Amino acid sequence: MLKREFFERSPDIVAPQLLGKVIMMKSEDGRISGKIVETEAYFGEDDPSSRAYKRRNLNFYSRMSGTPGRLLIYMVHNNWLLNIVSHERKDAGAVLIRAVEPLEGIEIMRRNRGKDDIKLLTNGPGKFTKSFAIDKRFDGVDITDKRAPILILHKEEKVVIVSSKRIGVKEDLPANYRFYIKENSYVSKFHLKNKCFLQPVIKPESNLIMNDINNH
DNA sequence: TCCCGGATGCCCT
DNA sequence: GGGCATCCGGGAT
Repeated sequence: MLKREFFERSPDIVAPQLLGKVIMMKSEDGRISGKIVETEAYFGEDDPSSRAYKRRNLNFYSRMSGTPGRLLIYMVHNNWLLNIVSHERKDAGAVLIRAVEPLEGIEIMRRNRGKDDIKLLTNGPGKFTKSFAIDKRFDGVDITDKRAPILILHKEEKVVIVSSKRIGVKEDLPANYRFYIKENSYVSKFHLKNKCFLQPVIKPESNLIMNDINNH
């Protein structure tokens, strides 16, 4: 699992660092997990696409400026979106998990989603939460606490990362804040529409990783 | 009450 | 790959 310090960095640093790691959920039905293949970074009061923009939405601003490593879950178009609060202890920020590649509990995901095609289980931010049965109940969960029902596990795997503009954002910042694993077939379909550029391979930072007590 | 949305699904090319 | 109806929670009024 990841230490709090991992999330005490700017969301545009955290977002690509999460790629290749495994999000794991302990549910009543069994264990569900997937490799994170697509993320987006959102900032606080200076990011026009953020719900914390100009602190207009004080509820969101306070949640996004709260303890890094907590989940921030909210609904858009009847889909629950899962974010992890990430910032350098100033302003606010969060990383949205947009897509994962199914690993464990694929039958549970199929049941939760009501779809059979494995490619369509988790290739979008709302599809992923539906497959994992993640909703508002998990808002505020601290995923740096080993007892949490949702954890992110380290995986020793190098990935080639590509970035693009964020999806569905009307007024975006000049830089790219969407990150995904190159040529991964579980990345959401929007990748075709967006300009991309290659980034160097990112090596996992072993000093930020704690041993997982569940031996994973 | 009203209204919107960081998306999805389905239908069409 | 594009267009459009649609899902409903929660902030705004």
